[in-house]
Amino acid sequence: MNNTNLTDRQLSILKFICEVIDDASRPPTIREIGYEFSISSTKGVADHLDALERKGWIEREPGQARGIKPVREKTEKLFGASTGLPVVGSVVAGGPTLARENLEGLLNLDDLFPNNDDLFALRVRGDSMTGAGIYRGDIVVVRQQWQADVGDVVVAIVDDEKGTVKKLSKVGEEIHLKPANPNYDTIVKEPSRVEIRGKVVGVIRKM
Amino acid sequence: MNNTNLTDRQLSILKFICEVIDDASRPPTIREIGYEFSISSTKGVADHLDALERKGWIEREPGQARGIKPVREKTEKLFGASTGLPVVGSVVAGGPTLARENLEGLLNLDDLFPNNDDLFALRVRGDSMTGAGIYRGDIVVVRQQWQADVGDVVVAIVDDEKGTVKKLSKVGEEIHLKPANPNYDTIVKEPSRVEIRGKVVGVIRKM
DNA sequence: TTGACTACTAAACATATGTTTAGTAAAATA
DNA sequence: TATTTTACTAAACATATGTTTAGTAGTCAA
Repeated sequence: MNNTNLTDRQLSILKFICEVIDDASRPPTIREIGYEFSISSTKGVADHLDALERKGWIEREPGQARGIKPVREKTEKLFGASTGLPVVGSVVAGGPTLARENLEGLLNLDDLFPNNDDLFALRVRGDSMTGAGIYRGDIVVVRQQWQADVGDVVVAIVDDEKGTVKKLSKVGEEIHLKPANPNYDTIVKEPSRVEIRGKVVGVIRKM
Repeated sequence: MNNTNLTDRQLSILKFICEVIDDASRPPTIREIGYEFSISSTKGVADHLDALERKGWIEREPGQARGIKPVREKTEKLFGASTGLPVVGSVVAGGPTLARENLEGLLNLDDLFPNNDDLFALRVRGDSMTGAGIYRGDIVVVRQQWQADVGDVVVAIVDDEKGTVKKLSKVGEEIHLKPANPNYDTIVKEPSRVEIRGKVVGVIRKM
């Protein structure tokens, strides 16, 4: 079966609706659904929509053209989000492959790094932070801020040069920007010559 | 000014259309736009849509209800994608903050890890791979596969236990699953007792 | 076996929505 | 200065689209 409280026909129609939205950025009309499934009467389709609504899979705007809105939290678990990776709790033996049903959720950047317009991403150029798990070519996710605490990994500009990613530390009045790689030296500057631009809150690496 | 070839009024309307789509998963009608901007005649709105279409910011389905489709590649650069982080080329001195205009692009998982239904994500439990930049709590992005090459970081199941993330290597007939942390021992097994489940193709860390 | 649910047809209806025609006025452009 | 573009009003029109009414037939649980 299909593991939901929907009939196979209802499930197909729900899937079609979601696909059209992904594809055309707008829901299909009742007649478009009818054409797709060879249902000649609009009432036939409307009955399915009534069922989908009653069972909580879609919402509708009465009287509005294309007034069908799938309930995303539910449909994304079923068909996969247009964006996002399925997160599995653990990989266990025996089971064949990924079953969409027993997932922990869907991974997408919005959930992981909620963007209040103060986040940006930056590709790391050097390898001065390998000891902290940040490698050349990694993308760091940075929250824009102009102060940071000792111990934070920050994006800072030293002497009006390009930005660099280092660990922040202070000794007396001096700012120390510490690499996490013994082959690099700590940058020691007066506060006036260091401009903090943000704090690293995440790392993304493609291998 | 607004840096595009659009008038301020046209830009406002385009933005409204994009917001409605993000919000309601369907575009507004001409009259809904008119109501929002206090334009009493549908022709007034239609003129704006004509301009937006002529200038390449939207596409339309003639005669179709809510037949407005913004050209995503362009509008996302202007307003930001509903999902995605702005990627800056480099952080330079002087410039105040993030300017949406001079961005390298928008980061989202779909672009970074194109999902052909064979990817999944898994949270790393131990710290046996810290030497390879994979820490406890990191999320690894895994491509589902049942073979892997020597040197790949793989997700494997040993003796029907839970999955583990290790580096694959072979010595004669034996499979070696190597940690990247000197405190852990290499797992040595016959091929029949090791089940490879996927190859790690990415790492995501939230700090 | 009765009633509820599924899954439709056919036809008429109501209205939501795009289109067209006929203008006006100001601003931008050639 | 003439012409185009922007930015609308007002009204009529055409049709795309949701809704309702009246039925049919099969399946499934009480």
